Amino acid sequence: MNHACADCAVRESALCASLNDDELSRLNRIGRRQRLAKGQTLQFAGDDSLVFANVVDGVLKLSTSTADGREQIVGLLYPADFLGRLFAVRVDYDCTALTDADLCVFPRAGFEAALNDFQKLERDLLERTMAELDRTRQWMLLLGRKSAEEKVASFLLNIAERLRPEGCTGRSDGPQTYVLPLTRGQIADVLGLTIETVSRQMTRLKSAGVIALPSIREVTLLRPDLLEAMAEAT
Amino acid sequence: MNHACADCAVRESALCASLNDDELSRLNRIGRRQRLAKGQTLQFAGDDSLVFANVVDGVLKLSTSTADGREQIVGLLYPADFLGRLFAVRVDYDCTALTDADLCVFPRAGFEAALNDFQKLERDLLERTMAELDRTRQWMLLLGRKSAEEKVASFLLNIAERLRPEGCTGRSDGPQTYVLPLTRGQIADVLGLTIETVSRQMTRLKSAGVIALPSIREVTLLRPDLLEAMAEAT
DNA sequence: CGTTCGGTTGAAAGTCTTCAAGGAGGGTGG
DNA sequence: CCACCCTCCTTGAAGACTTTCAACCGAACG
Repeated sequence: MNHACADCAVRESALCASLNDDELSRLNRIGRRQRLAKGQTLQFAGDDSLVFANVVDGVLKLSTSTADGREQIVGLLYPADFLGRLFAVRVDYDCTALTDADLCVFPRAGFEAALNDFQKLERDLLERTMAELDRTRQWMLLLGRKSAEEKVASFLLNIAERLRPEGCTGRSDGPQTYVLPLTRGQIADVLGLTIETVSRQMTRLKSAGVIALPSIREVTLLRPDLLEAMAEAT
Repeated sequence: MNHACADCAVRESALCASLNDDELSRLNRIGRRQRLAKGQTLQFAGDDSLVFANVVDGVLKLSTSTADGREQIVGLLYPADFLGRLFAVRVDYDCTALTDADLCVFPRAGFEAALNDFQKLERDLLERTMAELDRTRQWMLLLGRKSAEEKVASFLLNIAERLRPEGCTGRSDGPQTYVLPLTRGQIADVLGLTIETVSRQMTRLKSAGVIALPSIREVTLLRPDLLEAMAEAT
């Protein structure tokens, strides 16, 4: 089922932003909206690579795991992000919705054809992939070299940045409150920690007055300056 | 100074493999060979993004570090790999030669022009970038979830894979010996460990008869099967 | 021949994990 | 409508693994 791109929430920011209206209408003919429920898995590691999509709304995770079940989240997809593994027969990681989500999905053949026809599309995809590679490498510094405190502080700042401005409440000159799309366990899987360590660090930050936790899924950044200092990034 | 692509060691495997002879000769006009000495840094994090190159010979590292000096290696570049950050004004990480290295360097303007003119080049670059993203994400599982033993075992298998078949000696049906392009400290920076832990794990593997260490820079995989089991990957 | 750099090894310390128990919130069914 | 259950979160105590600190070794190099 098609959908009017004109009132798409990510018309200006997703991959399709590189296309003009004519080109877009052709792409639109092959795209279809898909709604995912929270927790639903779109693809499993080892599946044939058939899914190519823009995230319209919601947050998804990309994850891999060891044979004995340890999991690592290796990517988070927010609205306007692109999902799909070209040039590979199979995908290497699971993709699961962390919240209810809307996707604009393209079949592989059609997407590849569009990529061939619209050089701007390919250029934009290359640009996004390189940006994602940069983000991923920055994340490696966190995984390999940061302490639990630094990891949690970094994570909170990072998620705030990605969720802003829609995903938060509070006056722009005051503390902002965010609804976390991840459980403590999922945060642990992002940071390479255990759920208990994440919980303890959050409690410490709260006790220190750096953050507030209005509810289990919400976090208020009371002192982002202190958080920055604790994150100790580059 | 130009160079004959015809006898380039990576003519068939680097980015330029996507070009025919005519196209290649045009690219060749703007490329120039650069030799790097071991330890030499090609670019620092924060530099303007001006370097675009194919690795012809040698091994380079990409690394970032925290303000207080902890370092994490976030990428290793082997012959035929591409180096360069398009679509960004500055680069986010250092690039340093781990061994003496040969590069085929292109100026930014010329490389971008070639990218515009030769769609195959852009396609190949997209393909390589996506493959690199996959490798990087797999590496995140190691950093976030694996034990020191698993990390070292994984690293040895990984480097053997990348160095084969040129970088090793030994009969193809027997144990193969590799010259490590990294010091213990650099291996530690790849794996998110300390130099002491790497050293201890290597000693343990040697004691267990899984590897041999003919010299400080060489490693022989006596029991790759055991190494695989210890790496415990996906 | 001394210095330096990289590597190894030991002992102590620290951080994070593991194991365990309890609590809060939300949905379901009696 | 309330009890129950399930999931997710928190907290404590003990333990394990990796790091830190320190000393020593060996090869390369001036």
